[in-house]
Amino acid sequence: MRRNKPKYHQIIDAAVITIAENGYHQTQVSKIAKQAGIADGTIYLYFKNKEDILISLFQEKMANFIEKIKEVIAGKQTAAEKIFMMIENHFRILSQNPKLAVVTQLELRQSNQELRRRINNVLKEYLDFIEQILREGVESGEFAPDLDTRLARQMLFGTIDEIATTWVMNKQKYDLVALAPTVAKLLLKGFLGEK
Amino acid sequence: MRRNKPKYHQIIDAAVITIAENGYHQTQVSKIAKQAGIADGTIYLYFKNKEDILISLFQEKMANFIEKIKEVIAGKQTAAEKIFMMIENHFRILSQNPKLAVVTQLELRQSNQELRRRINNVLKEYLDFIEQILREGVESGEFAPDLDTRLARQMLFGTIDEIATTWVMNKQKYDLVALAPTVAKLLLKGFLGEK
Amino acid sequence: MRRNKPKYHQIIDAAVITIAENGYHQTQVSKIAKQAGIADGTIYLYFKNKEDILISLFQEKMANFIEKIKEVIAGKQTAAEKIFMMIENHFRILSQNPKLAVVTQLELRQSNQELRRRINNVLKEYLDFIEQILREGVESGEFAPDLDTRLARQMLFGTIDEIATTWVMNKQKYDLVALAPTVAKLLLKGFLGEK
Amino acid sequence: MRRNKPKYHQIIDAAVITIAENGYHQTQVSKIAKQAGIADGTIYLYFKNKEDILISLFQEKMANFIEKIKEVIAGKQTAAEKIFMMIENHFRILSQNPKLAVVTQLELRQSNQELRRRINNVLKEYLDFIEQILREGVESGEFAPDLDTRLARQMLFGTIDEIATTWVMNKQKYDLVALAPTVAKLLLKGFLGEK
DNA sequence: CATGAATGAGCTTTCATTCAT
DNA sequence: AATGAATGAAAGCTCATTCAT
Repeated sequence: MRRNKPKYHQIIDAAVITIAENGYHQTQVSKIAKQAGIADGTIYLYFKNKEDILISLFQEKMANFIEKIKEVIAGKQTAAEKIFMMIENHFRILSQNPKLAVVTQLELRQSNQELRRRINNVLKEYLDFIEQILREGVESGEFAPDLDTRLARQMLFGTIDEIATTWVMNKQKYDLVALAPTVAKLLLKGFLGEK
Repeated sequence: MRRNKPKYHQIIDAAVITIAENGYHQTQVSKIAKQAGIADGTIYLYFKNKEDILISLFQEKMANFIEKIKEVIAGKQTAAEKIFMMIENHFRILSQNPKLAVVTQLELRQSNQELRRRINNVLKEYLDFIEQILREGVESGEFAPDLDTRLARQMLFGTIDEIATTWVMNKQKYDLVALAPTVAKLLLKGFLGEK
Repeated sequence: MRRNKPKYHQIIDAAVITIAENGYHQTQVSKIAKQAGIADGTIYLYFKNKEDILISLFQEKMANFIEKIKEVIAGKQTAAEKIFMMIENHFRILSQNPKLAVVTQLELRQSNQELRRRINNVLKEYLDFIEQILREGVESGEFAPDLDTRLARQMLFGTIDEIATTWVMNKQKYDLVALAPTVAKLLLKGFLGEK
Repeated sequence: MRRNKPKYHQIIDAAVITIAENGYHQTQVSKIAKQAGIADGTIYLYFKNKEDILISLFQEKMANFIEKIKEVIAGKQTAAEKIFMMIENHFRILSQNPKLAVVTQLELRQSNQELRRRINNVLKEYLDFIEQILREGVESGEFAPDLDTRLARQMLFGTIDEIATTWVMNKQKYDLVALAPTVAKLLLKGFLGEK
């Protein structure tokens, strides 16, 4: 299992730093190798090709991302609480990993369609997880019974992704986490049923 | 004025078709020229370089986009109506221009940072326009007085952009315009003041 | 006879200015046309191709050059006097035509071998003329009877050409004509017979 | 140190052959690579760009040239002897490297102004060296006390350069070295003081 | 396991020349 | 005679990947 080898993660972390500092198109395999302190050829002992590094990067970080989100949500009862915690921690994790935020919000989106398709596959788990919470909210009567959970999920993800991207493009110079309550409130109002 | 010459638009339209059919990274200048039925060199009589074609493409189409949206909104009274018309026509224009939709929602986002920065400048006019409507809604008392119009704008744009992108990634196989009422309702509920 | 048409000389003079100001490799046919105040295509009514402009330029200017030199030498008696007048006027003509000096001493030498071969053919008349004076000096007993006039001619031309080129490369900032007496004296000492 | 790697010199020698055989403007990087028996890309492991090959070529060969000249001059006492040895060996080295002679006397002079400026910087060392010998000759009383060593240097270099170029343009079909004594004698007569 | 020198395919842009008007 | 829009060939350089050591 390659993920157990220390160099596997060493290369991925080097890729994050290199991409964040140089940009996606200025990141050559040789730069990642240099950042990782290994030879170019060594990369290919751990990854099939350049694309494989980027997909693996996204998979590793995203799995970690989802895991953390799931953890904080575990104890929450209502869908509204879960949504709030999800948004807040989504923002928190990005805030705590500024370079990763640059890579996922800006740089990796410049990749070609094939890579983005595979990235979307990884993202799908997160999107499904969001939709699952929304569906639970509908079932519990907390959200409107006719809520289109697919659309609602696209609204929710589109919103937090846009807000996060804007924050990164503005050099991360304001407090992203502080926006979470307002964002959650705006979104939840849309989800609630009419009384 | 280059925009008055027919070949200027001929090249831009050829670029849209070529990028939509081959993808951003598979689009060479020679392919655009071939699609336009002219020689490679002729491109450079109308555009400074390859990047100039893409920026001009986005500017031309986006200007047209905003103009159309503004037209349909012109007669509307309430902010809610305006928002609804904006969303519906945003979706309608993309639906009516399937290839352009592919180019703007997917392909051009793969461009390098410099090009995307310039695309964002063009986009800014649209974002400002959205925020303007939201601000009017707050002032007229239609929306919550404490609505954060900047966040609300990011929510609105993030939502419709995500929904449009998902639709394109799903090969545009369902009716995007039909989603507009639901999307508008979801968003507007978040904007309204509490009674 | 094309040389009688005013545009023929107009184009050649435009070429001198353009090459002097932009350098040989930065001189496109379109730039010469612009400088001449005519359309690109018009050039080809007077010249076969770009090379033809440059050869014609050199021929015209060189013919003029040789003619002037011959004029001032006409009245002189001794070979030494002739040589001195030749050197002084060679330098004088270049000094009076700073742009032409840049073109002939620096820029045209960057041309390809074919063009330079044809330029050398034009130059040959000048070289022959020089050698003729040297031969007369030998015959009259003024120069050493065993003087190798071919080598002497190469020495003479190599010297004044190098001095002129150095002067142009130094932005023509000192008085080239003032060097003529010293240069002539140095050269003539080599040509004189031993007493 | 790149100069210690065998491929560095392999590429330079391939460049000399390719330029001599095809001419400066017909020499593409791919041709040099082919002549060197390596891939195009390998060139760029040893040289920054095409221009760097040509400058390095000139630097390497010129350094070698100057070194050899200095060696043979080392044991000589008088300035006249030194000048003679310099001329003879200048001609000898060119005679022994016919292709290099074509490249330095004809082809590299077609290069653009930037390259020629850098070539002139290399050449300057040689010119300074020549002037140094002349100055020593003046100080020792061997040459005229009022000899303008700057002009004399231009005369000396202009002469041998013109003679060498003429020889190359005549397909090197006569004995260049055999001309050295005559050339040296002609030049030295100009330098000597009057008795 | 690790290295890093070598490979070679691929693309934007320029500009001399033409020719329909 | 004059125009100038259109043509299209041609080449330097990068970088992901390989493989002998």
